[in-house]
Formats: sequence, structure tokens, C-alpha cells
Amino acid sequence: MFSERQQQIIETAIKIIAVNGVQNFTTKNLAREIGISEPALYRHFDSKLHIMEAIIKYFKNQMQPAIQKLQGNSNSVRKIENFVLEHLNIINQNPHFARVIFSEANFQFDEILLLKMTKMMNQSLNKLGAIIQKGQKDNELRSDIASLTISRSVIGSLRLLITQWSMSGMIFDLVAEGRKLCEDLRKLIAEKQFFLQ
Amino acid sequence: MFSERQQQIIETAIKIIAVNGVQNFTTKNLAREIGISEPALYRHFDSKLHIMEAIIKYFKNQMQPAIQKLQGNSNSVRKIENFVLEHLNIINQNPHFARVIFSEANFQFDEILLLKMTKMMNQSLNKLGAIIQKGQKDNELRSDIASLTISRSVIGSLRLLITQWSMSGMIFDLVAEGRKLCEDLRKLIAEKQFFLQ
DNA sequence: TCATCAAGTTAGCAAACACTAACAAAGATA
DNA sequence: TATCTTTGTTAGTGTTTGCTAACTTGATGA
Repeated sequence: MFSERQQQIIETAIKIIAVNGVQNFTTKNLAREIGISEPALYRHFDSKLHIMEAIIKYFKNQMQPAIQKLQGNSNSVRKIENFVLEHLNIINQNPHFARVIFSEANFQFDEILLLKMTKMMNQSLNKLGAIIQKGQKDNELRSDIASLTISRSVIGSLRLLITQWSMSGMIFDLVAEGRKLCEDLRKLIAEKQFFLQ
Repeated sequence: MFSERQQQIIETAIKIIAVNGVQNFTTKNLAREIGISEPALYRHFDSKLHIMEAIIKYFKNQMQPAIQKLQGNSNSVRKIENFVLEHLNIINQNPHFARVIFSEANFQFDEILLLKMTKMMNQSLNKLGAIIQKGQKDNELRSDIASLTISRSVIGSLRLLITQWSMSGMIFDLVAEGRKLCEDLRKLIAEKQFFLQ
């Protein structure tokens, strides 16, 4: 998909955006950080915009394992749990992701780019929504609250946890804290027979 | 605090960032949108950075009513509810806020600016956290889950709802949807005697 | 009446921006 | 061996950036 050099460019771009913001993501900074000249970048990408497009594709690939946790034939509660934990796992291994992937603002300067970002976010949200509805049908999840509220609570608290971890300078153990969150979320949204699973 | 012209500059800046992203927030665009010349901006602010600082101060003032809902002598559940609803109310009246205030990325290019943003966010988070702990002590809120999980669920789902509303082009009724969210959240986090309040 | 002053204007600055032209070197292929 | 392709280089393009200098204008007040 991407050559080694292209991957290096993408990863360095993500790092720059995460640490210094989109406004400091310039071809000059990017080239210097990698250790090549500016025009060399254009041997691997047509333009700066194409690099940003590649970042989104790169995310899609990296986050795939998390979404796959929503498939399979285990129960809904377990699926949601694995979905959340895999998210945290991936972010933990790619700490720079957090400040880029959950900040649509970084891509807001270009309509098409923003559309691709929101599309990606909505896809995983819809898949989670379907699992939650099935879980409610199967009496695994509480049915006295809207499925939308459940997915908003799950994704919302997940995103907030990641944001807080990132903004704090990653001073706490994301995965450990995530496991606690998962346990509590299960208590909140699961029917009682699933509390102790 | 701010002169009329200053307010106009701040509000227009917010609008530009919300609609076209920080990257398109230039002195040229700002001046054109207002209908004055570029140098005229510098009669009211020392620099572009000072305008961004002013945006944060402006937010602080506008969001104050929401935080004040956490004070007073009603019960914790009601306080949290009013806090959430007032947030939605303010955002509903200032639709451009959503994409700026909840996107730390917009201020990431400058360390001091980012610090001020996170400080502001943490202040309201801490105040909410205190109310939640008190609510648990008073047996108004569930005590079998961590207070941090409750505040993350409340703030997380609130922020996600606002983000979704903003990204959808504000096609649904934010306040109505927020009221439903509030009801469901109360069912999730309140002890039973507070379900029907 | 006339100096003061706030708040606008036009013209233009140096630096930074994304990107290109032209050339060089090294490895693969014929 | 000779040529082509890939991937790098240096030098430089026109445009945009945030911001300044110098001038104007209309209201205020001693």
C-alpha cells in the first residue's frame, strides 16, 4: 500500500500535527524532521494535501483491528468491551494518534478531507450502534434507555479518556484506566446477569 | 471588557475557525469578513495571537452560566442536569462555538494558548467531579462505580452529542436531543429514588 | 477655533509558504 | 557496457503571511 518512505512521511506528519498542531505542519518542518530535502517529499506524494489524505487512510488501516472486535459470535457486552480495549491498545501503541484522529478540526480546512474523517468516524459509530441494538433485543443490555445514549456514553467516555490521557502528557496508564472504565460501563449498561462476566 | 469592535472581531474569528478551520483563519480573511482593512485590526488587538487569547476569554465568559448551575442548594442530580442543559442552551445560541471550544487542536500551535484551554476545561471538569462525589455520599448517585466514570460519561456523551450535532450540519434539535440524553443519563447514574424527579 | 485623538485608509515589507526546474548519483536492466 | 529508473540534491519560483509606516478623517473638548 505505502512504501517505507511513504510510511515514514505519514508517521512523521502525524507526529508533527500531534505535538505542534496543524499550523506547524509545513513541508519544511516535515522534511527537516525526516532528514531529507523538501523537494524529496514530492517524489513520494503529489502534494501536501495528498499526505493528509494518506494520514486518514493510514488511520483506517491501523484502527481496523478495533472495529473487527465488533464481529464474531460472542455476546454483545463482550464485543463492546473488546472494541473499547482494542481502541485503547492501539492508541497506547501509537500515542500521537490521539491528538490527530479525535480532532476533526485538523482536517477542517478542506471539505473533502473533513468528509472522509467524519465518514470514518460514523462507520465505527454505526457498527457499534447495531451491536448495541442487538444487545438490547437479546436482553444483554438495558432497554429502558435509548441505544443512542448507550453508544454516546461508551464512545464519549472513551474519547474523553483518551483526550485526558493525551492532554495530561500520558502520565497515567491508559490501558489500566480503560479496563476500569470498561468494568464500570458494563455495570451501567448491561443487564444484571452480565455484571460478573 | 471588550469594545464592540473587539467583540465583532472575536465573533468573526470564531466563525471563520468554525467554518473553515484554523488554517484559513488569516488576518486577511478576518478583515474581509468584517469589512475593514487589515491594518485596522491592529488598532484593536496587538497581534493575531492576542485575538486567539481573546477568543478563550470570550468563551470563559459565555460558558460561565453553565458552570454556575453547579452551585446552589438543589440536589446533585438536578445540578448535573442543569449543567448539561445550560451547556446545550449556550451552544445552541452560539452554534459556531461547538467546533472551536471542543477542539483543543485549534490552539495546539501555541503552548501557552493550549495550556489556557486545558485549564478552562479542567476547571469545569473538577467542579462537576466534586458535585458527583457529593452526590454519591448523599446516596443520590450510584456508588458502585467510580466518580470519574460518571463524570466521563456525562461530559463525554455531552461533548459527543454536540460534536455530532455540529458535524451533521445542525440538522437535529440539539436541546430536545439533549433533554432525552439527560433523562437517560439520570437513569444510568442516579439511585432509584431520583429516577422520577 | 483649533489641537487632539481614536480609528480608519493605501502601499509595502521581510519572512514563510507550497511547489518546480535542473541536475546528480546509484542500482537495475538490456 | 550503456541506458533507464528511482530518489535524492541545490537553487529558485510566485504567492501568501502577519504586520508596519505614513497619511486621512471625523468627532471631542479646552
